[in-house]
Amino acid sequence: MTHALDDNVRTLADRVFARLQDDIVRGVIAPGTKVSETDLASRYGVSRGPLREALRRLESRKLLERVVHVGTRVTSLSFDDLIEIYYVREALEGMAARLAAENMSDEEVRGLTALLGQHEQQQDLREDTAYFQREGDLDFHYRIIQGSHNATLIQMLVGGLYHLVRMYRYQFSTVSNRPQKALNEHRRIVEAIEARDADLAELLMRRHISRARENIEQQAKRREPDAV
Amino acid sequence: MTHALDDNVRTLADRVFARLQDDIVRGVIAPGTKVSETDLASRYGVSRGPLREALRRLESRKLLERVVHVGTRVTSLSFDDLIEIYYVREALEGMAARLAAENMSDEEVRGLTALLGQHEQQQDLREDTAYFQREGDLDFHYRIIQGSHNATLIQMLVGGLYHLVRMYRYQFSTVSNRPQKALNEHRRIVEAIEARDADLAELLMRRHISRARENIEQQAKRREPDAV
DNA sequence: TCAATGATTATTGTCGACAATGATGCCGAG
DNA sequence: CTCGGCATCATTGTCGACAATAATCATTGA
Repeated sequence: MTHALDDNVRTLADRVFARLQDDIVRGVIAPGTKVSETDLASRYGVSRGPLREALRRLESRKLLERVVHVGTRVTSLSFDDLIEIYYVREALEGMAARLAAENMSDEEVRGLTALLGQHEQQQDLREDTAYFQREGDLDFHYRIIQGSHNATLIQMLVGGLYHLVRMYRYQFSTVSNRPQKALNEHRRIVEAIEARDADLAELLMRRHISRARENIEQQAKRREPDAV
Repeated sequence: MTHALDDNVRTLADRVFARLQDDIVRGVIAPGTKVSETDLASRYGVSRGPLREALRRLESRKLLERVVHVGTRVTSLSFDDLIEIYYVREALEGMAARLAAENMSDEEVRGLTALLGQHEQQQDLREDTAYFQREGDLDFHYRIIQGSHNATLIQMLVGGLYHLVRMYRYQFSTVSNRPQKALNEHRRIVEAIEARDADLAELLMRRHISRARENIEQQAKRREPDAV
């Protein structure tokens, strides 16, 4: 949503950072892949200098794992990692919902309501479409995070965790198996924000994410009933 | 607490990163200072290559601000920034306390209790020592964060936010004006963790941090009564 | 005297080459 | 046939130099 045509503005390191991040998140470069600096450099048409700076930044975002003198490989999220992330999301997005209820402008609230209306229509039309739950769900959460008006919080979620969540979704082609329930929960969260009920907004958001986590845990258990 | 004698192990970029971060956090390089790459390179005895990688990492940790083709300067935290951070701390450390109550081993809990006992003794002996509240308080919180056993959460707090908080404390030589109250709150949090009461532990930790934030806000208001 | 414009200069961005480290595969001994 | 040591190789880490950009300062005109 950012790097549209400003590709000629920023520095080379910034551009290769953005492109590489996108390729990693979308799975163009498979998780676990060992990436060579020289390969990437020629692939993106830059020298190794800017590339290494980009790698360092992706590393601090946990999208890459580096071992000195050995190499860099694309992060491969385990189930445990994802569960950890969901606990953090629960805390941060709960706070985001609280702050959104307090700080969102009336216009922002209207926009949020409109977005939800779109989702409900799409939901009616095509019951189990993957694309809705893949990006639409994130759009909803993204809106509320922005509504917190807390730059630090936004940075941590949008700049940090969400790339990992998206990467995971691409990796396992994950689609929610409870879209209708999730949408209902979205609706109630919006209602709480509209009512400027910060406590309730936080509570509902935390429940929402907590249930998503439990859902993931159960799916994992179902797939591997003999797991430790 | 980490980089003790491993200075000869890791790479140059890693070392200059650690040293630079320390110098920034401790205020050796004053906030707002514009830093020159060539100066820093000669100062730390490295080339500009590794130095730039370190700068990029410090930048993503919000300790440096970079403007392309212009330069890099040390982050200068505003009051608003600090308040934002405290909201995030409230969310994350509340979750950390919850998880600590669930996941800490009995031995870890004993260690936490012992640490609190030390603090109470120090508190009795020298009522208003700055050093206690500066590092002792962070040690306490640090312990609980570790007790969450959630690597993502630990990374975000210890690897991210805490450097900013420490930097702010050095910047304004901040000392809590409510050490006794804070210590009592610490005591009650530990009791909740000992009782494995996750709900209560989270509630008390959130209150604790929330009160610290309110305290900061009131101090700011007292200093600048005409502020907007 | 002040403001605008141009040249100068210092700083950042980028690159290619060299050094150092770890991995790979070969060879020989047991 | 297997295992261990050694040499070769590829890859990463580091460096110095060159190019590009923006800030600074001087100069000139009003």
